[in-house]
Amino acid sequence: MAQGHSDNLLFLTDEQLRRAIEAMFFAYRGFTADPDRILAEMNYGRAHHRAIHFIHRSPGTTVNNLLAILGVTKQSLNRVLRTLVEDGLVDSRVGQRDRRERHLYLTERGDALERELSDAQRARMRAAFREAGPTAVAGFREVLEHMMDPELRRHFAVAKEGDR
Amino acid sequence: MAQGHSDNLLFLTDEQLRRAIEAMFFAYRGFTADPDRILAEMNYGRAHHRAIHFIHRSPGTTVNNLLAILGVTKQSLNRVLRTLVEDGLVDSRVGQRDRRERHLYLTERGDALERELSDAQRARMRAAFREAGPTAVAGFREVLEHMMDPELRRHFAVAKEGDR
DNA sequence: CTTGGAATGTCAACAAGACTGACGTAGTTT
DNA sequence: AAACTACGTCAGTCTTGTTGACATTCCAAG
Repeated sequence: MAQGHSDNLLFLTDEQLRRAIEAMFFAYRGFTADPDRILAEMNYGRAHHRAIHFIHRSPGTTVNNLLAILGVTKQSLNRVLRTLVEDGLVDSRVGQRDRRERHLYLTERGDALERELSDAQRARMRAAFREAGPTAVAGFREVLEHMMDPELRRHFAVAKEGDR
Repeated sequence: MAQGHSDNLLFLTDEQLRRAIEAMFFAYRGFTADPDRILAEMNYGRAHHRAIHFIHRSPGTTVNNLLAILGVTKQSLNRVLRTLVEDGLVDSRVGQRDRRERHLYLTERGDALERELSDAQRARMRAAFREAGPTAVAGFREVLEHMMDPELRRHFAVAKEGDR
C-alpha cells in the first residue's frame, strides 16, 4: 500500500535482494552450526535433530504427521526414527484408537538431547535478538512467515495460537 | 497470553525462541524451493546454485576464495565445478600471476542460468518483503546479520559496501 | 641453483541422507 | 469380503559432504 515512496523503489532493487539472499544463506549456516557440532559428536545429523525437535513440540505425534511437517519420504524418515528408537531416545507406541498408527514420544534421554540442542540454538538466536532489538525481531518474524510456502504458513499460524 | 508487551523479558522466552527457530526452518525451505525445482530439472543441486551465485557475484574469483565462502572442502567444491565447466556454464582460467590458481567466470549460458535461478528466488523474496513492509525488512536483515558467524559477518559487511 | 615445503587443485573412495519403486502386514472402512 | 490406510522394509540411485593420496606450481632457505 505504501507504494510510491522512493524508499520502496530503492529497497526492492535486485542488488538489495541479492544481499538479502546471501544474508539468508549465511545466517542459516550460523543457525545450524551449533547443533551440528553437538550432533556430529554422536554420529547424528540434522535429520535427527529435526525429528527430535518436532516430536518434542508435539509429543504423541504420528509418523504421518511428522512426514507432512518435515516434507521427506517415509523411507528417509524411517531410517532416522529407527536409529533414534534403537538408541533409546524415542519411544514408538502403537495407537490405541487406531492401532496402525505409531505415536512418538521422547524418552528421558531423548528429552535431554533435545534440551542440549535447542539450548545451543536458542543461545545464538537470543543473542542475535538482543543485539538487534525488539522492533527488528518483529520484522524478522514477519518476513520469515511471508517467505514460507502458503500451506506451511497456515500450519505455522496454527502452532502460534498455542500448543492446543 | 498477553501480546503487545515488547519488554525484553517476555520477548525472549524460550517459547518465543522456539517459534522463531521453526519459522527459520520453514522459511529457509521456502527460500530454496523455487531454485530447487529449476535445478532438479537439469540434474543439478543446491551446491551448483551456490557456486554459480558466488561466481556471478565475484567474477574471476579463485577456487580458494570460493572455498572460504562456501565452507566446504575443496574436493566437494571441485566435483561441482567440474560438472559446471564440462557443461559449459563456467570458465576456469589459469592465473597469470600465480599459475596454481584458477580464476572462475560464468559463460553466457552460466549467466543465463544464474539469472533464471535468482529471478525465481528474488521473486519470492520480493513478495515477502512487499507484504511485510520496509520496517520489517530492515529488522529482518538486522537479525540475520547478527545470526551469522562473526567472521562471515565481517565478510558480509565488506560486500555491503559495494562490489569494488 | 637446488631442494624442500607450502599452496592450489584433481582423482578416488566412502558415508549421510535425500529420492523412487515395489512389496508386506496389520488394521480400518465401506 | 474388498478396498483403503498407516507403517515398515528392501533395493537402488543421486547429491553432496567427508578423507586420503597425489600432481603441479611457487617461493624461500641453504
